[in-house]
Amino acid sequence: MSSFIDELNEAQKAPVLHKDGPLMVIAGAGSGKTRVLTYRIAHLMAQGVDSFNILSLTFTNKAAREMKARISNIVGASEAKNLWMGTFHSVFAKLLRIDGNKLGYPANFTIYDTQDSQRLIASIIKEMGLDKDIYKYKQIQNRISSFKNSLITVKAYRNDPDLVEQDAMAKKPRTGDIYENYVDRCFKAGAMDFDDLLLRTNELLTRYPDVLMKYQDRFRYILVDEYQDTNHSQYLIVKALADRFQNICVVGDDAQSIYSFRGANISNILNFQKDYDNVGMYRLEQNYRSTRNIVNAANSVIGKNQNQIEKVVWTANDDGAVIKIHRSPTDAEEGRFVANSIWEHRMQEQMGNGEFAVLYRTNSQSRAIEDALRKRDIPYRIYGGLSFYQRKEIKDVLSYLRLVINPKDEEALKRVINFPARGIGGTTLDKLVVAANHYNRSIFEVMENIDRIDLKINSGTKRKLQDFVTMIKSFQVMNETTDAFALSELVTKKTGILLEFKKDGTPEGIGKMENIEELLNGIKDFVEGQKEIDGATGNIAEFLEDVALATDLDKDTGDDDRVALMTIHLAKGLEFPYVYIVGMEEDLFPSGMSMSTRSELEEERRLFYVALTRAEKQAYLTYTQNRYRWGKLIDAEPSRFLEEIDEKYVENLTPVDGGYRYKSLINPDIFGEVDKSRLRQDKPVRGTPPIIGQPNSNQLKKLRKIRPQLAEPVGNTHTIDPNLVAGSLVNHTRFGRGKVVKIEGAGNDRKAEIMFDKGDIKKLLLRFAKLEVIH
DNA sequence: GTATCTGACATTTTT
DNA sequence: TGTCAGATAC
Repeated sequence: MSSFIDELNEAQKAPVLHKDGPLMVIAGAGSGKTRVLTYRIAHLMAQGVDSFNILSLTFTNKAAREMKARISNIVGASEAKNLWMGTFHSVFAKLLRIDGNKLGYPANFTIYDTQDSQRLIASIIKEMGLDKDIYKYKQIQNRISSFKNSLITVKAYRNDPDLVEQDAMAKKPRTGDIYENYVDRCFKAGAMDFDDLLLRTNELLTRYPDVLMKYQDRFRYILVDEYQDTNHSQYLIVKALADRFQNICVVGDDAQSIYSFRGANISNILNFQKDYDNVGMYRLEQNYRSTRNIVNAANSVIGKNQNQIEKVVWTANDDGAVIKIHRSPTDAEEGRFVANSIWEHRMQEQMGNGEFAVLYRTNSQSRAIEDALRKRDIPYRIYGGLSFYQRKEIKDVLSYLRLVINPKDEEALKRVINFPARGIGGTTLDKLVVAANHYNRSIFEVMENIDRIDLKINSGTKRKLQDFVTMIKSFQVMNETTDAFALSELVTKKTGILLEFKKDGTPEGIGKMENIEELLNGIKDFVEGQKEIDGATGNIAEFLEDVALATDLDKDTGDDDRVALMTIHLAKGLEFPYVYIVGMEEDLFPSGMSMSTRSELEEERRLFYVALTRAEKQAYLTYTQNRYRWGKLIDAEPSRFLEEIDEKYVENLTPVDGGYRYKSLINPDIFGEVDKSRLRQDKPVRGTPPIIGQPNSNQLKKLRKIRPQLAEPVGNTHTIDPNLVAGSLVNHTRFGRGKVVKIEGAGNDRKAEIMFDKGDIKKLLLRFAKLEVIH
């Protein structure tokens, strides 16, 4: 029974065995916190706690599924059946489907994604006759979202002179009105946005003490993962639910707090001890994931932050390889370096594609990497970005399905009422929206009663509207008796969507048709999967909920062996033997949007810390001299973070004298693959790539200022001293004196492994290394 | 009401 | 560079 406990080290055991009362686990990167959470739940159950009384909030639904599977293995599937596990959003969406009716929401409420919210806000701004150049819908959506995450309702907003003043100063005095309209319209559409799932839960628990009691009594043990990334709304929910029994276990790492932009409040974790009495404090500091070089390098970086809980992450693992830094002329070449390097590791070490990850700061960087991997025939998978479910054709199909479940869903209706074209244009829709607002009803209800309202719509159009209503209603009838797959198949045929793309005939049209087929396949898989879950029916409502809240990571458990491409944010909690962190450049990482204050910069640094600590065996950091951004080739400067790593733990594959700051004067592309056609040009022409390997005019200017003697380009290579052999004593301009351990490679690839007197062992390419043999 | 064109905007990260 | 909403023409 207790055998699984023995798999833990002493530090891990303590929080697992801590039974009642509040506890906090500060868990350094790679210290096995998922294990602790999993075993703690298993242990609670082994001690007789009913799984029905345990709530576990995780960062992704995938993590929840995996933990549940592990727990099932330990204590038995039937025992673990009643565990409530998932992300905040999915758990409380489920709760709101049960009790949201008290707030006036139907059980089948729609979940609006960000795009739906933005579209609705855009149309509200238009309806209100406001200037769209001042009231930018994305900005407004962002602001409303942050209000909601701080539990600032419309009323609270209006009562807060500071907030009102802020918007007035920003020349957006009508922000409050937009907010009010937005909330109103969502409610009328029977829809909640992502933030509502938390806000309404708070509202429910505050306004209905009996509901609060019910869930307090049910969730006697609460566990929260990634507590450092909870926002105020989430914090209050947890606090309310845990208030009665105080059996709350939070796990987190302040050094990995990277979501402040969506309201995450690092003080939640810093203040936990103030919020509860007799808090059990535990620290997990031993890293099991990464080599010592990686752990130490990451420590040296995070040490630059001022705000942090004191802890020492250490490892008993081997030193491993040093972190490698590589510079490329452009982002395309950066991609090529990554692809080549993956290819080489794969060959030399018999690694699978799944052991590699490429991490970047912004989604737009994935393109160059993709291109390079594709050329090398390396299979990859992109996570995040424009997800499958956000593609136009997919959202259109989903919108029909959403309408079947909730015909009041305004955004879904607006998307598909005239797609495929059926003669219901903008003018008609405008009239319907006006009428809906006037009668305080949904658009669909107005359409149902179109005969009884005088809207100055001609009879032909009325007929079309009624046909549409009839069609949706027929789907609803079907839905009573069929599963999600059968219904979806019917919908794609009857609405003419499939036909629309088929007759289109263009490659894009065919692609879209294939995507819809993929969606149908996905739905089929989903239905099969649901059949194995107790109480699930596999109907379309379940599918839509799954889709609305699924992370990209949640989808199909990476069955095949592919290189993973994702943002660093998405990579949190994951690990890979080989990690490439690309785009290590100022303005990109750290992001140009987050360099103005120290706290912003510290968050970027934590992000870098997260990125580095994903690597188990080897990390590569790459940067470029020029990068395509906004369709233009721009100068790039190496990221300050490169210099923040203690140089003991790095090796520069493309060394430059004097650090990373100054651009190379020699051809940096030691891995070959130079685009020769570009080398021919004499000087950079506007709009064309600069000469590879030589500083462009801006860089030259900079160099002249700083180091005049380097202003003129020098030759690519220099002759290698024939006396340089294994055993020679050498002097290096930067690293000082050392002894050659061995020589390897031939020609341009000839390298020397040198043990320097300072204690470092470095491998240097002889054609670049400025070495002097000491006789 | 529909099809095509044009100019603005975008790239910080996500449930 | 690519997408999208709004304007214009049919």
